Amino acid sequence: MARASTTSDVFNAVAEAGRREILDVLMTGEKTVGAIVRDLSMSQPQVSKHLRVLSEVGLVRYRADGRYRLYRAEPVRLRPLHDWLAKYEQAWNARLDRIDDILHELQGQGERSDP
Amino acid sequence: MARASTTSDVFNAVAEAGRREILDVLMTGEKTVGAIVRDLSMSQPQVSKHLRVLSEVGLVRYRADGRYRLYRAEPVRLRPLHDWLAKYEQAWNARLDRIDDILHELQGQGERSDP
DNA sequence: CGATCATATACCAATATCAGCATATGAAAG
DNA sequence: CTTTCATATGCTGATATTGGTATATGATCG
Repeated sequence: MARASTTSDVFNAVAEAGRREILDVLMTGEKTVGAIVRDLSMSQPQVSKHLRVLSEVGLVRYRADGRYRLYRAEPVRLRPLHDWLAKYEQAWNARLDRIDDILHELQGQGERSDP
Repeated sequence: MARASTTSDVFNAVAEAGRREILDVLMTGEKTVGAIVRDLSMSQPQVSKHLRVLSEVGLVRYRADGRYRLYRAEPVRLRPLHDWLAKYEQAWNARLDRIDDILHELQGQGERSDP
């Protein structure tokens, strides 16, 4: 037997650098397939195929707009990865770092509003 | 070309369920190869090969003890994954969830949640 | 309708991966 | 030194994956 199918497995879907790049690009908002092709340096079929894989594990969705397809990332679907990772974060230095992060976030919230 | 080599890439190393299970087992402490074989239901060569992959990306280390090899996890090497993921956590509901987590950790240290 | 643009899919060749089995290495015990 | 235990490695067959090229689908425009 070979490796478990990339489909239906977020871990495998994200294991490919190209697909991670696509997700990164989509974090700036909805993008056309052509826009992704231009942003990264990948062929159009390549991008379409990667989008298919990402779509099958729910990491991206699209809405049709005329002959365009606007893809967007669905970051919440990364949760399985996050959850698995959480066990290990705790093992290295999770507690201190997270409290530190939260403190920054809490006290940074009030400063946000004034320009 | 096929997929980028599993070696030298933490994302790919962790994409395999079997290797994740091995890491999970190793989180309980140092383990012998044979102990891992017994804990999971994998053949000894399989375990050895997975350990090799994990070792090549630094996710495990071992020390020799007689004819045994005691492997241990090196969770800090998961950091690239964590860092990449951090961008997305922020995008979904990081703020609320993490504050919630911290609150539970801070005030509920001896308690448990009632269903 | 026919032409054109945006995207998806089919097919291909090269290669990597996985699991299983057999075997090699290496240490320790008799 | 020979056997035995623990682990690693080599080889193989089946399959999956990737990127490329060509083509199909589908919508818009003239």
